[in-house]
Amino acid sequence: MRLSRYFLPVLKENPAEAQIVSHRLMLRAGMIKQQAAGIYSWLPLGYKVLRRVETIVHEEQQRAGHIPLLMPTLQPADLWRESGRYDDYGQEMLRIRDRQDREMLYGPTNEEMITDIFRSHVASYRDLPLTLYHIQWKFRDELRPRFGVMRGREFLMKDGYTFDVDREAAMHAYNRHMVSYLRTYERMGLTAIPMRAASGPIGGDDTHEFLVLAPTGESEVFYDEAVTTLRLGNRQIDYDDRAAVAEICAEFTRLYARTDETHDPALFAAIPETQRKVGRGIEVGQIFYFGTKYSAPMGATITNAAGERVAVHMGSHGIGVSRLLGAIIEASHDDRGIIWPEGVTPFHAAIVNLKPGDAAADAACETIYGLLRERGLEPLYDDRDARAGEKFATMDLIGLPWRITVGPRGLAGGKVELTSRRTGDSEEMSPEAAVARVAEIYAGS
RNA sequence: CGGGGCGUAGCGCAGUCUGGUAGCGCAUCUGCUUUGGGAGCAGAGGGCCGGAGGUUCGAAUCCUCUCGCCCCGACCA
Repeated sequence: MRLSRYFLPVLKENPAEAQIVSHRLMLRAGMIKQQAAGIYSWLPLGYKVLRRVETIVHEEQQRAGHIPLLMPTLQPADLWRESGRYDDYGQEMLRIRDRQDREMLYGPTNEEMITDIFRSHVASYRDLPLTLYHIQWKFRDELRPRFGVMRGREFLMKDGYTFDVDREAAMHAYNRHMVSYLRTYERMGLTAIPMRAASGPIGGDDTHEFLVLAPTGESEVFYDEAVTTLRLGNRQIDYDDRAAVAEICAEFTRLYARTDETHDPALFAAIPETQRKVGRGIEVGQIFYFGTKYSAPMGATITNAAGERVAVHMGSHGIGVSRLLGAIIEASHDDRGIIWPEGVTPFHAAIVNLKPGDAAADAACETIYGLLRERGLEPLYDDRDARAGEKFATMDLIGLPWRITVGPRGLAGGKVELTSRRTGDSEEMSPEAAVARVAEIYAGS
């Protein structure tokens, strides 16, 4: 993409309404525009990152064997009367009447609807296990939306629903989600720690939240520092191997890590003092096993191997997709702007032409631009007639991890400059070498 | 929902107390100069001061109502 033809409305000054850094940076980098309290338009740059995050979530869900579908945003109230949640959910649920005066709602979640789909089409244990998920916009009419997309009213969420014949099978589904989530967050450059959580209004017997450590997090967290060093890396995972999946979960939940809701001071005190940490975290996902909470009242039953009709065991598992953008920025920025992890960056590299109009600079930029695209990478080429300082400041703000700087001075010696946004380190090399280096960096991700 | 605050040009703000018909910086446009970290000079355009009603000769300014947004708390993915 050539910046001269893109739509990137960056702001030089901080918008007055944004308090926390991710909100400020998303507004300043031209990623979002607020349309009402807690409701945002996603401008091209923000939309691009949102799609990258969404794609990673899709890929990891399907890698774990989960099946995508798409349910509507608007739901009939009657479905929610069956589970009893129409009255329980309270003012957070946005209730709407259509022109026929039918009661509808903008879905805050989809347990009822997925249970309805399941009971309509599945009757036998032979069709289990089954995990269906979708990535869809939700609405929760928060009393006080804040922190930009981290606590909006409208938000994009991946929610997955597991159907199993018994508790043991359902726990495997739970574990499978935990591992797939760990992998999802790692690909986004995040360290998200699973913490035992309280169940909340969705209900559940067993539940973990995934928290990204950040000083601006909404929850207070208590953890053993060693938990922050755990990584899945690129190990092979067989998602059908119950024992192997359970072992990975054990590895990641063995160490103490809890939110203030479930914190146990006695257990915490048993951790060596130097490793005992108290901090704050942003919740970016949650997994629940809730058994027959919805299947029993809604009649989602199957016939088991013994010929008995039993309510199916369910779980629901969510990732806050739009919220993740805020969390990633909270975890990865500096005073000049965002620093995108390679896995989610909107463009793979910046090309900064320091002197548009200079034949050599223009030609070198075009060459680099073409070569990167041939390698399947998306560069953002700043071909504007602007000063160097402004170009650098813009690229720093929008946070592309790699920048190739092209100017007559370097080109006199046949060199361009490759700069890491994260470290600030620069190296001079030929245009071809810079392209090869960038391609190599992304080859793994 | 309790408490606090703010709506004036695209953005950030002053002006409101003490009424007299709107200003600054950035951005935008034009010209010249400049050109490796958000340039300089000169000029130009852009606002029924969130909305409605009221008081007044006269309202951004005072009064009433209303809408929107932000912050702290409670609540929440």
